[in-house]
Amino acid sequence: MSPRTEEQYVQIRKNRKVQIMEAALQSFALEGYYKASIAGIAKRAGVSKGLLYNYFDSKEALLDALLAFGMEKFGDILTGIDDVLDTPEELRQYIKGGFELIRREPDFFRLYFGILMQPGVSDLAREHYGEMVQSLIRGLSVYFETKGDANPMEKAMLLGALMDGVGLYYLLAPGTFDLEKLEKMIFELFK
Amino acid sequence: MSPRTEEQYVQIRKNRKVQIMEAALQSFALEGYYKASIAGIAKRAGVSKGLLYNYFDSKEALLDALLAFGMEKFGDILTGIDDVLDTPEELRQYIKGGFELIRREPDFFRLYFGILMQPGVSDLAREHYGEMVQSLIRGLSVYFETKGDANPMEKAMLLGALMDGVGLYYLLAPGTFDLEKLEKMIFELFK
Amino acid sequence: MSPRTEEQYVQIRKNRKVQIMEAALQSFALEGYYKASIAGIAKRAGVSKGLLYNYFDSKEALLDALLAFGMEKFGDILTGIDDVLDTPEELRQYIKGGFELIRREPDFFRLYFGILMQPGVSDLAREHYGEMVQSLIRGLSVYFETKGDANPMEKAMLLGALMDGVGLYYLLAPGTFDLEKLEKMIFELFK
Amino acid sequence: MSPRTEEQYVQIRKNRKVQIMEAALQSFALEGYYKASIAGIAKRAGVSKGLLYNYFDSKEALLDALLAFGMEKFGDILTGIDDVLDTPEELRQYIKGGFELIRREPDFFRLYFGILMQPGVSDLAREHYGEMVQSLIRGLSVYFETKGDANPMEKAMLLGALMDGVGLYYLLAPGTFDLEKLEKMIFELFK
DNA sequence: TATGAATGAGGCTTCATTCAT
DNA sequence: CATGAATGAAGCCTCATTCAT
Repeated sequence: MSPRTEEQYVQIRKNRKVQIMEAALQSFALEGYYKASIAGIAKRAGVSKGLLYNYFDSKEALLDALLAFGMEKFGDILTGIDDVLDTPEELRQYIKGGFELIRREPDFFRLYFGILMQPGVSDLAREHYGEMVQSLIRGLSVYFETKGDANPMEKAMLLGALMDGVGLYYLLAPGTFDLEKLEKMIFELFK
Repeated sequence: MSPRTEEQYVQIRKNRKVQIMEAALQSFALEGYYKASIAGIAKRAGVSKGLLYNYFDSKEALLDALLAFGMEKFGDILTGIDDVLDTPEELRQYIKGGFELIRREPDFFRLYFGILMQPGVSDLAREHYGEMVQSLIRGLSVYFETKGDANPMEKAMLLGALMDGVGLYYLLAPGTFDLEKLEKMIFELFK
Repeated sequence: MSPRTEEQYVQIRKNRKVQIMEAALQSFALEGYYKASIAGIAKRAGVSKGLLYNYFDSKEALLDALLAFGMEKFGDILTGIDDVLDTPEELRQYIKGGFELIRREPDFFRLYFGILMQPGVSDLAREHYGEMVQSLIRGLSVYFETKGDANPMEKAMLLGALMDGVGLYYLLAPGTFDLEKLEKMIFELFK
Repeated sequence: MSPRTEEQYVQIRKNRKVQIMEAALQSFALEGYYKASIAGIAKRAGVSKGLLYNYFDSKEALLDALLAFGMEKFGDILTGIDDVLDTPEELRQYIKGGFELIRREPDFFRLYFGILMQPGVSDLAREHYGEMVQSLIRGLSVYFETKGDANPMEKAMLLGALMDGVGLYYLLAPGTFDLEKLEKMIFELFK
């Protein structure tokens, strides 16, 4: 057996890391950040506790990594939009995109909303989130501005709040919603 | 010499209970349910740890008491409204009332939203909340129905989600909002 | 209303004391010394915790009082016998008397055996009990001595042990015994 | 470098478990179940409190493990005997064996008798003990039956009670007994 | 790289006891 | 004499984190 190449090690590390993060995301979403234990996450990931600490310095670091990773995805989509959002069609796409995210990654958003209202847990992430929301809202406000709306900033805020609110409801009671219909209605309200 | 009268005891118990519940509400809202310690709550209430357990069986029982108490208030206002909500003016009052609640009892709602996404913590309360929201939405939907709206139920849902969303934003960044203006805009959007 | 006479006070004190001791005996026998709480005993006695401490300095003092009280009764019967135990009829009476005690006061003996093997709880009582048993055995040995038995002391010991053993079984499974028959058999074995 | 082999881990766990159980047995026997603290047991075992909980789920689970372990030993000896007990020599061996157990494992029996009369502590063990005693007595009764005794069952019961009684005395005052002589006398009484 | 035994701080809870009234 | 609110020490247990192998 020859020793693994440098490249292979990198690959292993990457896989392991993903493995652990997925397990952590599930655990956190399912049991909440505090109830979820490192032991449980390690077991779910099929990995020893010790190894987990090779990849993440602490439980909170693991959480932060998850949040950062999620926000990156989240941001990718939104930043790809915000500077060009000025036709109704784009607004429609934006709204659709937002809900698509929640539908595809409910665990992440479950974790996210769970953390959001827990002071003392990942304050950094909370601040980061705040800035992101603000920038999103600024982006949206441009749309309403070009549309000649009287209170573009507030309108954008309302749209953001509405989308978060619907997302919240959806996560709490996924079965009882026809998200598509709601999307359309939201679009009609704000277009 | 002689023991206190029954009445005096009742009074004492009532006062202490309030004292403890207020301290707990602050602690929970400030630090989150898990971070907040019984020791801290007791200290904040100016009371010994032991005494706290004379009034509440456990940390979770304390939480439940807080939630139940809050929901009662919450419910009072809303049930007083939901069966007669059929003029725009009443809708305006309803919206105003909702935000008034959050403005007056931000700690309670901070606690509430914090618990909402934490599985394993007070699942009972979460279910209770779910039912309450559903009944509210049903109440609201009557308004849109009488107005002849095409999708009254969904419209009601959107209004509920929007109010919760705005509430969430407000709790996360109280300073950056002109709630009154938002209230008016929401009314215009849904009246 | 004239104040109570001195005598009445004494009477009250005595009643209360009995009341508390009975409740304590039941609690201890039913739940064991450690599991039984002062609060529970007071409630069972229909008395406040504070009052209980007017009569007994501590939980252990209460236990000691119970044990002492029981031993007194116990001793009364046996000391009335031990110096005259030299006919078979008297032996029969002695055996009968022993079991009669257990039958009449099972709670006391339940408590007693429970304490007996718990070092650190009422060591005083345990020593006291040891002396009592020794003196009983010495008394019994006289019987076997006069009977010309080869090992009177050991014979007495065996009889004592047998009676305690049967008592133990009886307390653990009261229903499965014909105590009277056993009494006779014991008498036949040792007469 | 590399982790320990599975085998090594098994070995470690086994050793630690024994270590902890021995410490617990001593603590329980010496101080009684309730007085003995987890902290004390851990210290006696030379182990951290936390580690103890890696091996036993709770204080009561630790007690149960001890009792189960002891009963296994206990049972081994007695079941090896009960089906062939029909000559006086075997009876002698049986009696001898019983006392040998107590002499060799006084701590276990101290614990055992201590638990026996404590309702609410390990009720399971108490029931288990009851069954064991009953089966023993049934076994013994066969001996008296073959011997043509009038009340074999009761005779067996008496023998059992006597042995327990002597055991109890021995544990309470080990120094004052010539167990061997008592064994012989018991044999003479029941052979 | 990988393991899981081991640690220990800290949390919740119980309960004997005290004391103002 | 009588009450029960109040205290605080002490106990059980959890779990993030470390470390020898």
